[in-house]
Amino acid sequence: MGKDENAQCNCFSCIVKNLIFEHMSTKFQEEMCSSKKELLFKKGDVIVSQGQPVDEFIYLKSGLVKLHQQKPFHHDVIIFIAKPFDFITLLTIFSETHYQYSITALEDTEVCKFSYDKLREMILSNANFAFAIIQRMSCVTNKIITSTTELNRKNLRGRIAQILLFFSEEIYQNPNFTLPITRKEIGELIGMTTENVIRIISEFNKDGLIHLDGKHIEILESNRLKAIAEKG
Amino acid sequence: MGKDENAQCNCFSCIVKNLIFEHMSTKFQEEMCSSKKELLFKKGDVIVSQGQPVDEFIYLKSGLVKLHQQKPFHHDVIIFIAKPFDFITLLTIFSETHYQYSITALEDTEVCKFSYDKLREMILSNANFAFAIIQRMSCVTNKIITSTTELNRKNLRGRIAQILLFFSEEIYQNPNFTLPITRKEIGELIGMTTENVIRIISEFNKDGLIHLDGKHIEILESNRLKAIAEKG
DNA sequence: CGCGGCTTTGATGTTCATCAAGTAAAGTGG
DNA sequence: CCACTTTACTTGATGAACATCAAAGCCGCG
Repeated sequence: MGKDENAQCNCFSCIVKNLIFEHMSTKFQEEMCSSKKELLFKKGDVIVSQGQPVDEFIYLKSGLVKLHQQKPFHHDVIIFIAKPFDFITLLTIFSETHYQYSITALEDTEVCKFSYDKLREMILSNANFAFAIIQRMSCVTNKIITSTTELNRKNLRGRIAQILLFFSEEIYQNPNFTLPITRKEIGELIGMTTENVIRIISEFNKDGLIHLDGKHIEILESNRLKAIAEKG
Repeated sequence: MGKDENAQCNCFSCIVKNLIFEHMSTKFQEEMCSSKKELLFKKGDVIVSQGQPVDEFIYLKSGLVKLHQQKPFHHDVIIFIAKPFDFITLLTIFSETHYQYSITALEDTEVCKFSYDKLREMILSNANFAFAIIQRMSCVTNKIITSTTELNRKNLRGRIAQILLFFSEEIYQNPNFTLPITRKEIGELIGMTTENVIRIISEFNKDGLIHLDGKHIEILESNRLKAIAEKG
């Protein structure tokens, strides 16, 4: 194919953006690259399904995904939204045999995969890598835990304010953005009904905090929004 | 003092109970033991304070503690309850410079401490240890995340049922136990007001699901309680 | 003995979910 | 490309779940 070298090159430039690999030897990076599989998913595609065995380590190269969980008698819950350079299976790969959640693409998404055995081997043969994984896990889980405990103490207005700021600041770094999820999914993410999501968002629109046009949102008064998120 | 050898001996017998150290060399175990500090805390003592710098790895040898967080404008939230052999600082030691929560003893408690630098050194020099830490972190964080997402979808009766089963099954392994926390703290743990905690617990008592006597609780009908926790 | 925190119960009010019904948008098959 | 179906969005009315407020008894502790 002649494309192999090219792929490796792409992989290198992708990987170097990622802190974990910053201090790894090039030999080590090549070893990782050569054992990886690259896959494309369209918006809406299911990347992993709840209940399936966990046997791969997955890295999000581009796009946006949601981790979500379904339970009998209950509607879906979105655990969190992952963005490029997140290791989206880090939550379970070391502790569970089967996925307790599904991962679904919210936008067109590229991922890289390694086998669990390969990952384990790399950890056991490279303590720096192991330490980097530990730090990465700690960050991810910490973020999930603090954000969910914070959401739970807020009232509905505070939650909506929080989630709008999240998309604006953490995902798009722009006060102007297009929501990648439906109103229903916002409800699943912050624990409220679709109707109330809609009600409160359009309330914010009327109050001049945001400008609303379908899925497009512009944050006009981020300070007032932050105050609502804080006090909520 | 002549007690040093004794202490090391205790430490060994304590440590071997812990899966992490199962496959470590005795030399390695001795190295860890010799650098540890052992401390005692009385019920109610604060073991670490929110806002303080994170510089130690703490292991819970005996007793029971709560990890809890306070925020301006909001009441306390209990993040989780740790039991013996838990690594109670694992949540933040690798990702934060300062504690985002406090740890307080719920019963008389013994802990062991290492410096962060020592821990880091041990990880970098022993890949098996690193891997064990990774697995341990994964288990702890997974448990916290799944239990909080599950609690959040339940109604108040479901939450109370859940928490009673938690103490009975996970903490005391006995249908007969004495609550280590106040009604107010139960509210902080499962996100509801003290008054409603009381109301629902005594409702369960009247309905014959449990037998209640102050802080002493006996679970009479665990199956019905489980059904309430499930469907809640 | 008296003070403060814990517990309990009842009354009231607010927030939020549920239900209902209708419009807009987006995908589907002929 | 148009009828058709489905899914998303929106608004209002109602009721249930839960928080808040108030008052009083209990218990441990200085």
